[in-house]
Amino acid sequence: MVRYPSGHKERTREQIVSAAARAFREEGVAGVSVGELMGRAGLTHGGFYAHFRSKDDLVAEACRCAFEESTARLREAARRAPPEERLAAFIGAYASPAHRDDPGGGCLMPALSAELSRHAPEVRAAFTEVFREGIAALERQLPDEGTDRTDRALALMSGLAGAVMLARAVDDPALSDRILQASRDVFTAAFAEK
Amino acid sequence: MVRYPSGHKERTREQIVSAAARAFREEGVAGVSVGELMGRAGLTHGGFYAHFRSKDDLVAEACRCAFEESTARLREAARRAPPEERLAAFIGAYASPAHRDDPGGGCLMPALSAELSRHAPEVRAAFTEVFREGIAALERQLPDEGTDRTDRALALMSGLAGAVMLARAVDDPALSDRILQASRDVFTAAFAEK
DNA sequence: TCTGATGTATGATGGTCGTCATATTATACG
DNA sequence: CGTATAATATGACGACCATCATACATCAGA
Repeated sequence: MVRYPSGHKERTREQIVSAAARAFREEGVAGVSVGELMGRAGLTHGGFYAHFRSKDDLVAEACRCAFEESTARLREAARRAPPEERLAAFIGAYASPAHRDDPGGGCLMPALSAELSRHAPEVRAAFTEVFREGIAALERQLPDEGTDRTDRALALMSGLAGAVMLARAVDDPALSDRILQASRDVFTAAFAEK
Repeated sequence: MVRYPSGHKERTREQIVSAAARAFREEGVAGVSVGELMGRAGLTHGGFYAHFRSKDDLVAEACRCAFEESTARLREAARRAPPEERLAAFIGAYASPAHRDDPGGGCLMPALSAELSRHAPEVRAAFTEVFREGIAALERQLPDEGTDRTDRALALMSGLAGAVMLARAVDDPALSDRILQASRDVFTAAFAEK
């Protein structure tokens, strides 16, 4: 029955999703066409609809993929630090020039969430899903304290995503660096030193 | 020399900019065509290039307009509070459901900065200009304290912009409200109570 | 009222987009 | 080696886009 090596199509699909996850974060969803996407995956535009029902269908899938990829990277950075300093290491890696300069491999929130808020329900549902997952993971790193941990995770995530987004938007490298440095300092002091 | 009532063209131009400032924040720059923009201002698409050199030219202008409009609104909210509570009032108005639900009349940072980071230098320069202005205004509201005031303003701005952006992106109204509430609480405690 | 300049509309151009119907290749089995 | 089928490519459709050349309408001054 299986004329092609089993999983050929599945692997191709994953390549498209992976290419899309990077391209969307780099150029925005509206900034990348289906044809360009298929080209990045080494294919032509026509076969796209054998893999996805629509572009939005791919966007939802790419959200999940982008989250997994970037989370793995940030988790790795945190793991290299001793347990007491893991949260500070995460903050340092997130609000870093390296993260700012690599939107294609970074967190999807500063890159795409503004655009995703105007997308189809299906896409927003996928984003919400990975957002919850990210908050839950961040929560586990926060120290026990008086105020609610979920609340602190939500505020910290907002601060970090905003910092990277604004650091990417401004034109002046010195100002951009300062946004990141100020956010690292202030949020580390506020959330990681208790 | 002046055959039309003086300032006719100028007033039309301002109407286009004002309509664009709102439309861009609502639908994204890529989400609104020149034709639709002119329609919103009560004109047809053709005359556009008598007013602007390009769409990007309008985007830069719309950034400035959006900043002025939204700043005036937020400043008004802060002014209604006694001097000691003005910063808390600003934070409360910024990270509010009302602001989240009115992107067209709100701050351009959560709505557009991610997209603007991928735009022409001219546009990013305009954004950087108004960003600096906003930081300077916020700085003046911050209490004197040990750590640098500019740093605190940059971090607070990041946190607020990120909170509104994420609150707009998630699908679940309860989660969205909680992002805002958590950010209000945490950032007010961290920045306004010293 | 006529005129000439000024502001706006009409219409077209070349390009790109998402989507789909159909043709073509590449593979595994008989 | 031939054949049926799975995976991809070709090509086209209608819609929309930014931009521009040109035609029209409007109004101040004579």
